[in-house]
Amino acid sequence: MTTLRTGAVAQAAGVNLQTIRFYEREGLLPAPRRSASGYRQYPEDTVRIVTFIKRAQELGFTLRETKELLKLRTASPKRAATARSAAQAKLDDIDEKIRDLSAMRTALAGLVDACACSGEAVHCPILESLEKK
Amino acid sequence: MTTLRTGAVAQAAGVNLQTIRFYEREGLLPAPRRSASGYRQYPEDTVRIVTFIKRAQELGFTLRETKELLKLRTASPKRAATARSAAQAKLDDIDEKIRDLSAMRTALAGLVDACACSGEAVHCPILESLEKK
DNA sequence: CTTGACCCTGTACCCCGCTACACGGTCCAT
DNA sequence: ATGGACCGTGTAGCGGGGTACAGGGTCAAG
Repeated sequence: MTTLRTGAVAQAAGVNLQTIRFYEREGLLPAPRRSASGYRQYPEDTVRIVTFIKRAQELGFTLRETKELLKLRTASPKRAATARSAAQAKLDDIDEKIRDLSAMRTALAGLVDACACSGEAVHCPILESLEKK
Repeated sequence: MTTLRTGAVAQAAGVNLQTIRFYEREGLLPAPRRSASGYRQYPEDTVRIVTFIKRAQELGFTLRETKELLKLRTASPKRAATARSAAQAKLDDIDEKIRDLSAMRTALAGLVDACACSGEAVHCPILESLEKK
């Protein structure tokens, strides 16, 4: 089974080498096995974890939240109930984000049209889109 | 026309008073008129702008990006073409976020099911969901 | 005419998420 | 056996997004 060293993981995921170590310190990446000389030996799918982290962040999840998401992945059957409800909570978060983004999308599309036609957007649909919490 | 002072805006929007001044410094809120004694006099819809900013952040937009979004709102007809293409770019951003979130949603829902049934999630659907960039 | 709740400016500080040293070891190609 | 590309462990610094004083003015209510 092939392993990757820190630099290879970083490069493959498009992040800084230091970021990998940072994620390890923060508990987002499990501490990998080490070679005799102390080099980290990562399994290949570590790259996917790292890219996942980056994407989650772009979607407005904090590192702490992302860590939760990653924990769900390896939840043991024993803790299934806990994992399930945590996953459900995240699902609700995600749904809310999707709803908000959709509203924003609609508003923005409307704005594009308004600009094209009347040339004068009186009330701002962008603001209106996110009105109610 | 009623105006609001800094504290009222902050309270209504559920943010710190200092945050309002911070947004003004950063150009997210226009500098409002002042009373004779120097108090800021905000139009009522400032509250909506502030809540918009907070929501946009939760969706993974930076303050800089949010500022762009807000600028679209007041783009003059003269700059319609520019505004349109900026809006289009933001639309594309939003679409990508929605796609990513949807993928994540599906994965997470699958995980919830997997936990419920087999009790053993072998490959991680969460990671798989965000595989390709 | 004072007390308390509010506002002003300025500056300093804080947490998050990295990113960059400094200083040293490993490994391998020449 | 040495140079250079890589890795390791510290620890320090930085940009984003606020938050918290300090020191002082404003303005009703009592």
